[in-house]
Amino acid sequence: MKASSNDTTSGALAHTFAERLIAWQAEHGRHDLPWQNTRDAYRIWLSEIMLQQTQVATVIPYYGRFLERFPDVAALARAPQDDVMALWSGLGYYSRARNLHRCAQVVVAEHGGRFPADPETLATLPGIGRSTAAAIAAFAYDAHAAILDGNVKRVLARVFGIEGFPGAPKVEREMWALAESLLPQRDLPAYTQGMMDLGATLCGRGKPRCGECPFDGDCVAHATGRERTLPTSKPKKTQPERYVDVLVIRAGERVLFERRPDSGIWGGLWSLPELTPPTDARDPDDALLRARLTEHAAALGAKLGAVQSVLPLHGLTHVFTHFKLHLRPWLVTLSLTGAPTSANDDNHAWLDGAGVAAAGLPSPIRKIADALSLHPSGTAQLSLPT
DNA sequence: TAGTCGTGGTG
DNA sequence: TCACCAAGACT
Repeated sequence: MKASSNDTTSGALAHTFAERLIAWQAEHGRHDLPWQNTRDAYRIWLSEIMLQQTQVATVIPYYGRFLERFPDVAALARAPQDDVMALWSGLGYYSRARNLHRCAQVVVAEHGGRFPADPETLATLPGIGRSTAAAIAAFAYDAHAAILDGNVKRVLARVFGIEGFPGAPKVEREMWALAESLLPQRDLPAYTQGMMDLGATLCGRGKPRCGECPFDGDCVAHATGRERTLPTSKPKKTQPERYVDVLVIRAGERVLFERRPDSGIWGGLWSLPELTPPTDARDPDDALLRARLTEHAAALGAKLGAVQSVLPLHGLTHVFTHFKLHLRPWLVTLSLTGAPTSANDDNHAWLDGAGVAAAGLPSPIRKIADALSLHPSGTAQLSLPT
């Protein structure tokens, strides 16, 4: 499959592509990231999962904390899911953490604690797709397998002048075929790292530094002035907005948290109780809304006391990839009739400041919790404006 | 196949 | 301020 309108140029370039990329990587690529300079498939796997749709600078501190707590696949496999989720808290895409945990258990139970060496078997494991499997196999075992992540798609689209949104199945198939045709026979780790490095540094989304690029003279995008328009961007749609009322039910120094179901947004994380079904009322003084809030809070806090007051707190908006979420928190104060307790069922927990710090919370919920200034002991203060 | 799933950086 | 998107996988 020819990618360029100029077959002669494309063919000559394809012939030397890998060799030039490997030479460039040795001289100008990255060699000191925390997950480099190891052949330990566990460490490589962990980094590849964390790096899915996540930038290097974001991953680095999480990676260090994770390895310290779970130094090998057996330690991860026997850990409680809550511990894994807590260490992943803030990193996003939480199904990655659940799949990571499951994958560790499968590797221990069905592969003797050792990650398989061939990409086809790796890709059957939870959370490992075709590209991640190739990366693990190449870095840990020198496998002859192609990756196709955002970096590679950008480099291929520009260098070979490939038109069309790379997320479209037709374009993606074309890119997989091209990526595999370009593979060298040796130096797979350096080649694979080179594709990532080139896409992440010189050939970044914003301002590509074409003057320093090893393919400067052959790049279709550069030759035709299309560095800025390739790869073709995703067709855009108007994103829906959702409004959610959440309850900050407070008993002394503790606040009630609720575990979210495994599937759906923030799956498996601890969050604040939501008013369900969502209301259409936008007016904080809406009588029916107030009544529903009070009723919901009373049911959840019944063992501790009666609802004393319900006050609106400062709302916040969180933007996801596919919708915009408006969070409206309500502070519910209980007049204590029962003894203060941390007694939990599986899906509810009364947490103080220390409990909140240790729990796996989504970022916007953590913002709300932090603004409450809860303390393990002593006087609780409210700093979140109304 | 098209939606779903987080958070933070960047121009 | 806002659109765009990053070492993608799953359903």
